[in-house]
Amino acid sequence: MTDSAKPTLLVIDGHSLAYRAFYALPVDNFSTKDGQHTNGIYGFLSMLVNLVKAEKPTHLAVAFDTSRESFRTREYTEYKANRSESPAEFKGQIPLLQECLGAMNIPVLLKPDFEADDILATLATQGAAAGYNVLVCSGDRDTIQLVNDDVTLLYPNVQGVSQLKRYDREAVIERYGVPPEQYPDIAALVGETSDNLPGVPKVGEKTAVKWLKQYGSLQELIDNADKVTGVVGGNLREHLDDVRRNRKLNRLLTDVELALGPDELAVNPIDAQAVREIFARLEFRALLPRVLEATGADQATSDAASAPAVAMPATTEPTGADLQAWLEAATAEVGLTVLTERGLPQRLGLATSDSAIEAAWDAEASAVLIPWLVSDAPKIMNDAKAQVKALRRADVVLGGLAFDTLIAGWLLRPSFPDKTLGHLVERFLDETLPEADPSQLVPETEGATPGQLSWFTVRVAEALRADMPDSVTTVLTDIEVPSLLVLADMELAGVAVSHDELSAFSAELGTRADSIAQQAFTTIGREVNLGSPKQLQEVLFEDLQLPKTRKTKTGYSTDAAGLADLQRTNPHPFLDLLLQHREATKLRQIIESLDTAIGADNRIHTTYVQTGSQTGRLSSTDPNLQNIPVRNEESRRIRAAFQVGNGYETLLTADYSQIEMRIMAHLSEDPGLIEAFNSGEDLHRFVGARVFGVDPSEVTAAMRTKVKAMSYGLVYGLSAFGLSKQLRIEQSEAKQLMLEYFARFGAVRDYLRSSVEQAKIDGYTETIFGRRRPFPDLSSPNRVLRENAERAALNAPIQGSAADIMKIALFHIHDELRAQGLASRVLMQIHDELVIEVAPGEWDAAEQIVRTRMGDAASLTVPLDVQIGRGANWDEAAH
DNA sequence: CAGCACACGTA
DNA sequence: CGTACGTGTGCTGT
Repeated sequence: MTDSAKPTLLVIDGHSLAYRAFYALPVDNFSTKDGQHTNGIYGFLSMLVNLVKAEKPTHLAVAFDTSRESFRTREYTEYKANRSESPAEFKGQIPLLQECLGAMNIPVLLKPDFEADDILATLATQGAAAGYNVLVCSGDRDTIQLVNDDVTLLYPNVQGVSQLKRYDREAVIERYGVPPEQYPDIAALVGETSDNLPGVPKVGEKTAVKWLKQYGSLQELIDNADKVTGVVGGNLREHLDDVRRNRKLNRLLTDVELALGPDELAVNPIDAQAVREIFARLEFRALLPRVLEATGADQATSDAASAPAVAMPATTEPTGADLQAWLEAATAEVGLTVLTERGLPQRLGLATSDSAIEAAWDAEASAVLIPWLVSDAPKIMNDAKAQVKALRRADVVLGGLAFDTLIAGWLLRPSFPDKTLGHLVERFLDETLPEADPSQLVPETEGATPGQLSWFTVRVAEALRADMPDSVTTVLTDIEVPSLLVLADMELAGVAVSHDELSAFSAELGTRADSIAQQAFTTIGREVNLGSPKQLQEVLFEDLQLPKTRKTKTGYSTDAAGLADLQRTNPHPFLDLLLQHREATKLRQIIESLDTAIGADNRIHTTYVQTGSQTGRLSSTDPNLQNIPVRNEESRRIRAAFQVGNGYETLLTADYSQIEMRIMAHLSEDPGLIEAFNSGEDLHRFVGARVFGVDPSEVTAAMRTKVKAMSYGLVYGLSAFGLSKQLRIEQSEAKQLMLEYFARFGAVRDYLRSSVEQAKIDGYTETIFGRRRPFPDLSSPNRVLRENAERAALNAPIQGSAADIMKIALFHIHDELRAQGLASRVLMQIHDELVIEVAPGEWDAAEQIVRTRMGDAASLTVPLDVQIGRGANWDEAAH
């Protein structure tokens, strides 16, 4: 009988329940795009949510085995020895499940040398003694012995974990015919095949119960074994040692020393943000709301919002001399928030760690604020770029920017999805930023004022600084913040794009696409949506009976590479028309998106997302100007529509040639590669000559293609398999090519190997300038995850160093153009290329600045080569 | 209507 | 079974 006034302690055997879930749910339906299986985790958490909702435990813990070894295996080496290795698909799931539980603030209990059931037994015993209703949830029958008036067992039925059967004292007696404390006696007699504990031959549950009833206890039975009649009696006498051993081993320990006792297992609010993150990683979606609901986290967050851990200062609104006085008193860094309206400043919030003020952006206040804003007085902002732009539109050039919390958070953890100050407040302060509910006309909770936002920003910065290694702080101060100010200018400047040229091209492509579609329909005798992979699969693999291509999640691939392969082996007019249609519609789509992005000033203003990559690169959105087609003649018409703007003379493009291979040469110190770059010879020709043992003049186009693919592939962690596929050569030939390559450029291989090894030790990689990227998966037991992490870790220092170098060059160029009073300006950055708009008469000066600043942005053991082009449009300016 | 899968553009 | 991105389309599930 449960007493509702008592607290409820729920203790769960994590391993056994997750294992049950693993077999109950189809493994194929539960895996991430990285190949991590998640069915056991999902099933366990799903069961847990149901359990929490139904039982409403006040105290909760999950216990795990630490390994297969325990005091039992030492006592009896055969114990569980028949258990086969758990499937590879299951193994990696336990650590991830423990991570989930961590995020949910549910204690995970482990004790080396003991099994999870011993932990459950100990907690159940302590809990019952301390006045709890105890619920034990386990898939191991041995836990039946724990049931008593205070302890109930929840046992999964054969179907899996969705149904749990409740065993209280009565239910055990009904099912097994003996009280719970006698169940181990039955088990000892019968034996437990799954634990490799043989019992008495021919004795099953029925006989065991009969004997126990007859003799009263196992001890009595053993003492009177000679009185037991029949064949089974003989068997019993022969196996008495087994029975004694079984009974010894199946007794659960109730006095394991644990780090936490029942009273310390009180249910805590979950870390909603952490749960979101890990669920995102595991690609769980439906589960999140269920978890939040069951744990009351959706409620908890709004409660926390009204009660931050540290009291917010009230925001005052000083004016005139008072405002002046506040600014003069704030000698330390000041948090700054510029509230904007349609891209212009509206209100400003300023704060130190104990004071917050705000001011409307009007003539009176700005007269006092502008000198402070443009001064070197140090300022801390969150996601400063948009605010810097707003100020600049008001002709205020912000000075003294010392710290950007959003960028700092990203530098510390580039993989985290933090996008707002609210996220940072949760993660780094463990508090909740008050936010008005936008769905309510009159929100119940008030959002933070700009002054309070600045106050939070200052405090988040303080927390971030404490976590930031020096090298990361240097990257923030010396690379990211200066870049931010330049990116703001670039976005404001935009790039002139001709609507007329784009729309003419778009119309042409539209007509062409329609005509191609009609022809394609004729060849197959029906009309389908050529943009639908699903319908295309029907046409290709059912109607036309073409051989199957690469498998995808939903069927077979219809991508360009696959279609080209099909065309080679099974030529069909439809295939070629489809490819042409794809090309025309894709181009048209890119053109349309660019066209709609052209502003009233005839220019496109992209947004560079400074925190948009894990490596340090920028990304570009709305629209993305970093993926404008270039690889074929026709598509370059799009680039031709990017033109020099009014008041300017020409476009200058500048790009680093082979910057990643140069960084590879620098980092690996490979003498051959260094010589290649110092020789002035074409890189791939030089490498080809070495690899194939010929004179550079004898390197054929085919040889050059091969070493080029090899060189680039190295930077990405390419395998012989991948190389053979890329070059359409035999895997053996690819392997041979790699061997020859490394025979000549061995230091490259050594560097790549050692850099991954170092990353495994450190847990992160580092660029030349100290930018870090953590790689927790390098130590994952899951091979797919681990090998993916290894390739990414191999690439990160190279791609990241290139990104660092380009950012340094970018702001050096910008700053020097300004310093020399030139009007020429940087418009675009495409990873290793810059596009600059040159004002009349400034070509020579601008070219000089660009060449010099890109060339000396970093001092490597090989020179940084810069290619410059000039033209009235982007296509012409390409060299 | 949101989110997924696919396909494809760039460095 | 090669890294890093963003976007548009079709389609499915809420």
